[in-house]
Amino acid sequence: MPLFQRRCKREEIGFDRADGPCVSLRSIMESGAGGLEEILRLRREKAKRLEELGWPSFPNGLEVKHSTADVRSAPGEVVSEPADTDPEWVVAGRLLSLRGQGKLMFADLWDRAGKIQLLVRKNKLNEADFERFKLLDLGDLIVVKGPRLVTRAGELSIDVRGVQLLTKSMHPLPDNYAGLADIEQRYRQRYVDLVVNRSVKDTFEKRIKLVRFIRGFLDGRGFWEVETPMLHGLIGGAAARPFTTHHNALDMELYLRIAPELHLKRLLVGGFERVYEINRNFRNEGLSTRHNPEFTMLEFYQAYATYEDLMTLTEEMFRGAAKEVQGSLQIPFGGWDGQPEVTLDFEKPFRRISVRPGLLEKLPGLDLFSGTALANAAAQHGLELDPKEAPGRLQMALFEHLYEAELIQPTFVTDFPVEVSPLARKKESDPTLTDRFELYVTGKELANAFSELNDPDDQRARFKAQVEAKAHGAAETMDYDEDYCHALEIGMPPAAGEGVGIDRLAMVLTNSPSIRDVILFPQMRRL
RNA sequence: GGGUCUUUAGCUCAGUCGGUAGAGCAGGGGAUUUUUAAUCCCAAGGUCGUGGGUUCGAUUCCCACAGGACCCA
Repeated sequence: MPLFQRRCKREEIGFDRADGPCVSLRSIMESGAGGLEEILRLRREKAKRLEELGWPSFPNGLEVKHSTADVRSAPGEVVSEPADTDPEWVVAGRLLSLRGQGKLMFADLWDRAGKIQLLVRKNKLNEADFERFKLLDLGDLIVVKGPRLVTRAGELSIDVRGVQLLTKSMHPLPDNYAGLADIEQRYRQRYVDLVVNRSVKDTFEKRIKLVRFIRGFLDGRGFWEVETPMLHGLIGGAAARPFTTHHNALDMELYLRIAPELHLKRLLVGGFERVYEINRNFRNEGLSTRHNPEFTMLEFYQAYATYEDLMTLTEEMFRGAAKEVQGSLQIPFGGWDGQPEVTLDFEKPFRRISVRPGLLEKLPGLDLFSGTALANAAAQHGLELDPKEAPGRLQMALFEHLYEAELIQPTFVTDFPVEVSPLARKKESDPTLTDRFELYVTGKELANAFSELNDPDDQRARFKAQVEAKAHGAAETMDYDEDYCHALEIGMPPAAGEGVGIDRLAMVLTNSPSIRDVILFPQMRRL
C-alpha cells in the first residue's frame, strides 16, 4: 500500500504551513525513515509535490544567461541592498549547500566556473517561490535570477528574485564537507567525485589545458594533426601485448593498436613532413599507479630532424606545458604517502646521461659486452639477470636499476643499444647503438624519441629479429610488417620521431600519485 | 601471479580483549531575516562486503571468495 496517496488540492501555489508539505512528508516519516530507501522515496515525493506546485522535475529550454564567473567579474559597485532597477543576473548551477534561517535562506550554487552564494528572502522573492525553494534538495539543479548584493559578512551573492527547478536530483550526494573519500567509488562514479571533490575538477582542467597547449605548440610549428587506425592487422610500433578483437564482415582478427608509429611514418613517406597524433593506445598489461590498459599518447614525426633536434624541442615543449599548467617552471611533486616533496626544475637545461658511459661511471672497468660480467655486476646490486640475453638488453636493465632513483629531475637518457630499439636509426659512429633518447621525470619514462630508421633492408632485418624472438617465446614483440618496408622502399625522408605519455605528463604536472587520478574513467574490474 | 592492508548508516569515521553497534554531516519535524562546516530542540536511520567454520553466542577469531589500495614480479 502506497505510503503517500492523498493529493492536497491547491489552486494557488502559496500555502500555509498547516496544510503545507510538512504534513505529507511527516506521513512518510511516520513509517520510519532515514535510510537510503526512505531518502530516495522522499526525494520522489518532493519531486511530485514540486510538480504540483508548478516546478516540473526535468524541464528544458530555460534560458541561462550568465556564469558565476560573469557575476563575480562584472564591474560596478555591489551594495548590501540592491535597488529594483539594478541589473539582474540569470545563473544556473547545482545547489550544494543550504543554510536556512526561517524567512531567509543562504545557498551555494556551483556551476562550471565556481560558486556563487544565493540570498533567498521571503519578502524579496515571492511567497510561492519561497515555499517551493524550501522543498529543494542538495544536488538539485536550478536557475535563479536577481541582482547582485554583498552580505554583512562580505560575501558576494545573488539576491534571488526568481527561481526555477532545472533538474531534480533523485539521489543524495556524499557529505558536502568530508567529500567522497572511497577511492573505488571515486573512480567508478567519477561524476559524483567531480561534483563533490573540487580538486578533482582542477586536476582535469589542468590536463585539458595541457593537451590544448601541446596541440597549439605543434600546430604553431607546422605539424599536422592526423588520425590513424585504432584497429590494426599487425602488431607494431612498440613492444607490448595487444588486445585482440574480431571484425565480423571481414571475418578477420584485429588488434587494438599498441602504437600509431608505423602509420605516422607512412605519412612521412607520403609527404606529410610534420605530423602528429594525440590518441589512445591499448596495451594488454597489468594495472598499476602508472599503467592503465588504454592510455593517451602523443606521437609526432618531423622530417629532416634528428633526435638531437627533438631534445631541444622537447625541452621547449615541457617548459611551455609546465608554465601553462602550473604557471611556473618549478613544480612541486610528491608530499603524499609520507614521501618527501621535491621541486622539479624545468628551467635548467635537462640533465643528459648516455647509457654506456653512465654504466661505466657507476661500474668502472665493467665489460659491457660480456653477458656474464653484466649479470654478475647486476647481482652485486641485487638484480637478477640472465647472462645469455643480448648484452644491449642487459645493459638497459642494469642501467635502469642503477639510475632509477636519480631520474627524478628531467633527464634525457641517450644512445640506447640497438637490441632494444628495433625502429631507431643506428649511430653512425657505433652501429651497436641508436640515435635515441628517453626523457625521465619523477622516475617515470615520459618520452621516447629517436632518429628514424629509413633503410628498408635494415628494417627488414630488425623485423626478422623480432619474429625470431617471438618464436623463442618473447611475448612483447612486433610482427613483420612488409607493407611498412615497402613504404620505406618508396623512400621515407630522414626524420626523427617521439612519443610522449600524456597521462604520465599530466601526473607530473598535477602532482598526482596515480595515473587513475588523471584519467576520467580509469579501467576497473567489472562488479 | 606473490605479499601487506582494507570493506561498519547515503557520506566521513569510531567501536566491540566474542554478548547483534556509536558520532558528525546529509535526510525528517520544529525554531530562527545576514549565514557561509550556521546554530538550537526533537525524532529516526545498520543483514558491520559475501559464504562457510569455531563457539551457548561472531560485526569481532579462523578459512574461502569478491571489490579496492599499496608494494613486488
